Amino acid sequence: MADRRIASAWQAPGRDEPAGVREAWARPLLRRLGRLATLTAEDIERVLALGVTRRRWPPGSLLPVDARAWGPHFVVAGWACNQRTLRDGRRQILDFIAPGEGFGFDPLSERHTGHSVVALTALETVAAGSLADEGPTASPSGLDHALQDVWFEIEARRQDHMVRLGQLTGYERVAHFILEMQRRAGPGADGGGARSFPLPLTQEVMADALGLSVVHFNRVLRQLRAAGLLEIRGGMAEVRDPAALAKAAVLPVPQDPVIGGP
Amino acid sequence: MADRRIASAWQAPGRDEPAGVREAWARPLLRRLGRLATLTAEDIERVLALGVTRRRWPPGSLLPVDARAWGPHFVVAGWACNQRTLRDGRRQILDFIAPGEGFGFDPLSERHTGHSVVALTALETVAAGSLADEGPTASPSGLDHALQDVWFEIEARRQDHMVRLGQLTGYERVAHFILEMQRRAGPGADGGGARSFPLPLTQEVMADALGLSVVHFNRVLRQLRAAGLLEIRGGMAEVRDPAALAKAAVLPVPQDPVIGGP
DNA sequence: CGGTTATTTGAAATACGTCAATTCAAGTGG
DNA sequence: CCACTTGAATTGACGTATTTCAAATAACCG
Repeated sequence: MADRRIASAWQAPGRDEPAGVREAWARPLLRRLGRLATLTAEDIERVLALGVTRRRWPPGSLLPVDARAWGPHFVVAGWACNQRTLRDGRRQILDFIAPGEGFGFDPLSERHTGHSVVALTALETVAAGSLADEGPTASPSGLDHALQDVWFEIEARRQDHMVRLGQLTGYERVAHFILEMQRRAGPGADGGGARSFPLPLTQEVMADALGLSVVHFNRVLRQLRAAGLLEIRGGMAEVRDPAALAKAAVLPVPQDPVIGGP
Repeated sequence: MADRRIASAWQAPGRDEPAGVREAWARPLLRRLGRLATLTAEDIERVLALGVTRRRWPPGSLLPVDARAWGPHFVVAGWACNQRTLRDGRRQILDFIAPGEGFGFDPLSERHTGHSVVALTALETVAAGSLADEGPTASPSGLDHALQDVWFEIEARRQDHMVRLGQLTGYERVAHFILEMQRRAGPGADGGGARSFPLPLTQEVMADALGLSVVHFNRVLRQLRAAGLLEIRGGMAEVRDPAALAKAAVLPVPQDPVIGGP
């Protein structure tokens, strides 16, 4: 459903594959974890061991996510999202899950809230249970640190998302969102955010995440394109003017704790 | 600043105080935890032991919240909120912290995100570290279960908030918000949500939480009042028509996991 | 009582949503 | 290779929700 025009982009092999790893499915995951900490050979083994739980899902699948029964997972290929559905059909996408990212680490779900995890493209997952269950080790390895950081990132992103939805205009929202996606896509050749990166999401999906109608999202996109800030075509996003885009995204201001306010 | 007209309401003594507890400050906290699980005498002792860390904050204080340095806390009196501030002064309130509720359990903060915890009224806190640090006990007590549930609640509320901000109209948002606050205020005399409960928040603060301008929030409030759904005056909220209010709040729809979507 | 802060209201501007139609890209079967 | 289908992207016209600016009350506090 959501993967006609855009099916090829995200499958394109990256250039900076972790060397020496035969298992192709593990590469996006290892790349992402490796960005957060240095992984030991043993860490890599622990990740590769997850392969036995690998599972495929067609696009549109609703993944079963009772936190207690199913536990944490990683997406190793394709994109998914957390979402909540309302009676009248409206839905809010809470966050996206890109290849190499995880879901089910937090106590979301609970059937009655309308929450669900949905496959936005063809999907492959592995269970992360065997990593998370081990809990804080006596001597935390790089992998443990990476998992902790993943957790922090998810939390920070959720805050970002609330700020977007509550305070930013449509124009600002899209700019802010694209910058987040660029950061998530990983560093480019120059070390900074990649100028161009895969974004295999339909406008409808992105609009549902940003709390905008598809029509309005499209119009905002046109504005941003006309202003030369970015380009989205064929499942790829291209940041054309990073500085202007960051300015449009109205980033938060740092704040020192002060005893006794104004 | 935010506590002129509304300073008296939240201080009013509740009727259903936990009996046999001399320490007045601990009552709201014990009441809330007691709603989630049955506390043993030992559990109550563990909570009372937190009293040594009790601390007061004037309204408007920015509380220091570097997750690692300061750790989790409970608010034992007054109201606070988590918020993010933007460069141009806009702020998004991420969630409220009522008497007996906690903050700092999650890895929020990180100075550069603009996140902060703010005292909305005069505030009293205790450090929860000694409870949380003990980690999962061999035989988890009622208190441990309660802490787990607190965690779940916070997560679920954050989802609710995103749905409000992203999908609901102003009218729906306010209705949805009031119902959440009613639930948080605890059961009334009849066991259901209390018809009337303390809500010592200014319209400006609530508007900042709901992503609405104060002016519009006020107008929506007028509509809801005119429709006979609710009343807010002098730091108290009164739900006049629970059924109609729930209908206006467009609650989420339950969803069974389905392998292979439509 | 005077000063301050919250609430309330009006009028005008604008951002955003809805409805409806068209274009475009990609696949499918002949 | 070309009609034909389908889902996504795009655009126009119009209505409505929400914001902004400005001002007037109303509640609280010392």
